[in-house]
Amino acid sequence: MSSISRKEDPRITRTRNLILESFGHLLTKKGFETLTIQDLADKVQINRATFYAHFQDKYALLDYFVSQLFRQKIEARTLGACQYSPENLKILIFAVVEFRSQVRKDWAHSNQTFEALVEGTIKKQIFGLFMHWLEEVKTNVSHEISATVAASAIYGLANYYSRAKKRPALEKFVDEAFPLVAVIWNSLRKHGGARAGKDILYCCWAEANF
Amino acid sequence: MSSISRKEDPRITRTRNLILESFGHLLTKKGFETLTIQDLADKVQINRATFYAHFQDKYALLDYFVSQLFRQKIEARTLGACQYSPENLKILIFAVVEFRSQVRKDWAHSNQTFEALVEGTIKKQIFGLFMHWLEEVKTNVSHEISATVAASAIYGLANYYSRAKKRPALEKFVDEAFPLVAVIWNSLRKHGGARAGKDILYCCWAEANF
DNA sequence: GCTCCTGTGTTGCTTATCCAACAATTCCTG
DNA sequence: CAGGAATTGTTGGATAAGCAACACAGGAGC
Repeated sequence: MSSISRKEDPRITRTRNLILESFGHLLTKKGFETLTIQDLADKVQINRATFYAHFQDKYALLDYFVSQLFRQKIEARTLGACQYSPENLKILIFAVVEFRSQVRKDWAHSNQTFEALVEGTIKKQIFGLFMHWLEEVKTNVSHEISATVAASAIYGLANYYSRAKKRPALEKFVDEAFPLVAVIWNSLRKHGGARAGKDILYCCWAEANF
Repeated sequence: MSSISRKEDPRITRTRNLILESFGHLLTKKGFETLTIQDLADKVQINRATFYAHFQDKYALLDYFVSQLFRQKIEARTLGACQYSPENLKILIFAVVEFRSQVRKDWAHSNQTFEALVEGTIKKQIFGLFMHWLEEVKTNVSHEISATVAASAIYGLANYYSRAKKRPALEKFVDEAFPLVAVIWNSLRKHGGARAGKDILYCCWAEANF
């Protein structure tokens, strides 16, 4: 919520970026479970205590890492678009499906609990984005419920696709699935509200929460 | 001389390495003269004051940078050999000639004073290596004079080669020039001394002086 | 049970880096 | 040539990162 944050101490961003970078490497090499904070600190060449100054634990780091990855994926495609539109919804679905498949491919060491963690993080992100889209819209059901349904539906699709034996092209799959999600949105939307300050709002979603 | 230095604070080595890396890039992009400490600090993403905590000024940095580059070139070829041998002398000449040519090629922004600075640094390095080779050897002339002559001779060769209109292959040139330098060495050497601890001595040359 | 061992968080103190401000040059331009 | 702008080094006080030490929790082996 601290939207007007004075610029960060460069030491902080540097260290955090180094942590993220090394974490990504270790994730593909060793897997999340066997990865140790000391391993990470060694690779980053920081003190273990410094890690704890940035993240509460492994799990907080994973959450942040996955969130960043996902947001980058979204932002690279939406180019600053900030409110709901059919295109943006399609882009969102596309991103989630692609992301889910990449997780299966890149992080081969995944296990049950790891995937659950990733799932939770991504759903939180989708939830957050939907909440933002709904911010100035009146609906006949609670925003939170709507966003929860949407997040589950989209992630479910992604999960299905990533497991499927014979997969159609990603674009084809998304085109086919899109109407099923769009209809949810359309059903809960009663009438649109003001659109003022949309770019600022989008930035809030993209940059807030850590 | 502080041979047994306890391990360095990781922040120091990290910062110094980042400085060296960015300096290398800026050197090829902007050239030494027009390059500003602020430019460098921006690129490295450190505070300007931090730079001055590491180096006295631009010139000290250049000296250190060139020294490091040159030493790496030598060490990559001598593989830990630490005292004089004809092969090592030939390697040294080769390295200097190659280095000098690379300077002309990579740092196109070079000017008179810049090249003089580089020349000084490299000569200092050759001088230091010769002094080390001579450490346990008795000669009929002062070590410093011998080392100075050798440094000038070798750098002169390198300068000549890098300017030459039509250059023979580097190996050919070095083979041709080598005896002219070797004869200097042979003339000043009266009789070899003890060879004990040679590896340690070599390390001193390679890692001392900053 | 017990001990050994590895990994986790935390803490107090030290040190490197940050930052804003400063005076002193040097550079540029009218 | 004057005077504004940019660059250079330097300083004091604030803050992030380093380090060693600690207590604690689980697991492995006996």
